[in-house]
Amino acid sequence: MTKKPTSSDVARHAGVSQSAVSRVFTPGASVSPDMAKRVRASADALGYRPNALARGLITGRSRIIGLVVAYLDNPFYPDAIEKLSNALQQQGYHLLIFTTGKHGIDTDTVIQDILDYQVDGLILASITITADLTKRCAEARIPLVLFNRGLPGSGLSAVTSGNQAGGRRIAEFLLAGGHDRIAHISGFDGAQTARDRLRGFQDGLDDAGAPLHAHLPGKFDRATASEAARALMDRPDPPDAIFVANDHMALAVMDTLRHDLGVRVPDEVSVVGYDDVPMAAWPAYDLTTLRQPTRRMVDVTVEDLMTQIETPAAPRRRVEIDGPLVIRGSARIPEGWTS
Amino acid sequence: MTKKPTSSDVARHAGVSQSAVSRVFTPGASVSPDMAKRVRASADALGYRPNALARGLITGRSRIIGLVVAYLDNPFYPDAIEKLSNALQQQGYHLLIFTTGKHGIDTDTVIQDILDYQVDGLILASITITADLTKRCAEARIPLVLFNRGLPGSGLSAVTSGNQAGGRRIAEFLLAGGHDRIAHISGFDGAQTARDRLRGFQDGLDDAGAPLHAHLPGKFDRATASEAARALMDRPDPPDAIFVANDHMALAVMDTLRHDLGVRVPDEVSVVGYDDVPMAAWPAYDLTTLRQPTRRMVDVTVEDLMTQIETPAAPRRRVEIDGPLVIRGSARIPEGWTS
DNA sequence: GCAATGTTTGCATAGGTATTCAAGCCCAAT
DNA sequence: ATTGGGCTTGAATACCTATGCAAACATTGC
Repeated sequence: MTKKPTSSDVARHAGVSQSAVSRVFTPGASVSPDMAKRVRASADALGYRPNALARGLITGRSRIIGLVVAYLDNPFYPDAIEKLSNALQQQGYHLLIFTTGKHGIDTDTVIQDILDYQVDGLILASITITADLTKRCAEARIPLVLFNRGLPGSGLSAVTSGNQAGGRRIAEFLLAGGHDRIAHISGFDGAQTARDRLRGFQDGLDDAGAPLHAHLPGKFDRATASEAARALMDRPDPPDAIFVANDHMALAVMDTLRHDLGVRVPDEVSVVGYDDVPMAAWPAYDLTTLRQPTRRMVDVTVEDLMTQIETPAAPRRRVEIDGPLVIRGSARIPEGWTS
Repeated sequence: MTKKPTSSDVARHAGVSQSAVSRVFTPGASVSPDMAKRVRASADALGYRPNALARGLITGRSRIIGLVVAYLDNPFYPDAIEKLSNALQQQGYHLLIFTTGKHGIDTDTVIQDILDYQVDGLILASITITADLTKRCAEARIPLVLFNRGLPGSGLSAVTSGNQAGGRRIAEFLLAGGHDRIAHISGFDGAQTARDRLRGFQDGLDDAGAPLHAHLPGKFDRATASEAARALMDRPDPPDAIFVANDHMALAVMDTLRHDLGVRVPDEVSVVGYDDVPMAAWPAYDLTTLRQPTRRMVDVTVEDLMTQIETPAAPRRRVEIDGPLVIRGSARIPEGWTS
């Protein structure tokens, strides 16, 4: 017996019909306790387990969720993926992973590949999708959730943190700290997440009548962020505070400031990040940052996916979850702000 | 037309048989150029794509590789996963991810779940498998590769770096640096990888007639490693060098030494890690470490998986790939060792 | 004891594709 | 002109499971 046993094998062994075996392994089907016991005994004896592919083919439910992610450098994503995977496993779903590579090429091709697997849903993280693909997904009636990215006007479900509110909070914090040359190193211009953080930050400054001293793009990338930091400090009027659009870049900026340029943080320049990745709490950085509530973002993502799968007509939701400002030592702390 | 089109739909539209459509989408099948053109035209018109589930059901090849991983905290794994995913996509395979959670519970159950999906292969990373499961996989003739873990005597394919050689190299390096109270913070005792690193390290010391000054387990975990570092420094005769079994822990040890205990690195204590994760190169740590050649480990893993899939009778291989010692600033550098 | 429910079971079929087999075609060689 | 061989093609079947339907059975109430 070298082949995997099938439900018919079990049926023969137990002296019942194949349907009976199927029903025993289908929750909620009608089977007598006696039958269940006999079938399970035979199944165990033969080492039978239902074939998920065949099951998916006939039910139209593969219980697979596709996850598309560009890069895993930014420690925010491994953390999120681990939580996503755990939450989905709890519901009997599993993650099929697709990476687009840094070059950002062919993300459309990749999504095509995913659809071939008849995934029950799709999660896009740190990925921008084309309008064309969006349409195809809608036509295929495949639930789609953007994670940590928004696409306003697309009518897609998206879950993010309160990026605008967060940006504004950081502006208020830096202003309260008495900074008057506040700069920003932003993310990738094509990402709504990055635009929202900048927008909120800008609004916060505007409300206080303070200017944004300087603004350079960081592309969500360590090298570019370091570059930007150097450029900022090279100016005749270097900033006294920098809000960096995510922690991954903020850590690079701190490294560059301290070890490359010999600038003291926070004494000469305050640095604030966004995400609160695990490393932000490490004493070598002790980074003040706005926490993304990953756990809750994940829960909402999974929940939304499940309701979309349950009721395909369910409305798409755009959920923002505000996170707290985590005050540590990388930025001057205003009076009374000891969060 | 709300349902996904099938090969029969395309066949009807093109006025040919379903078999013809199938052949057009099966590489290496016999089709005339004329037929291929007509079918592709119809397929594009209808938006047809082959159903991977149905295809997998009949061919017995799902083109899915299961990946089981315990945790993603250690940045070595996200990096490896990204590379694995890319390499596999190149071959037309994709990763189905399973996380066992930190509690290490039910890794057997999880693997059972995977097998239901008829995966063509299995990669276990940072995971120890029970003998029972090993047998089941062998019976199911499912290719299995241990990544960054070995299981001597199991007859399983495993790819690791040269852990013993690496441990020995580090011993030689520390001895050459004139250290005479050399300690070790090890990984998890159940992991062969950890045992090999210790073994090589011990051998290296023995050969020079030097003692292992102290040895505490770190469980591949930041908290435990910090604990261990504190315990070591608390002794009446604290070490002047610590080899930590991986970078993830080594960074925690450095943090604890510097910020918690006020110990200067490397002036008072040298620290050496293992892996060369991206963060080891960051100036805040500048960690001397033994590099695991991830790229090549991944390539070998994928290659071995492919040959096992191709020829199930292929012998299992135990591959070790030596990596270089990357000399940075966290440990005293002996004369002439500037790598 | 009988009709009327309610529960369990088996039969047959569907779901979308790959592949064997035989039939059909075309062209070259004799 | 005929035979042979090489390509293409279509019909039929298999892969493994879930489920609608009808038959068989057990249960209840009178």
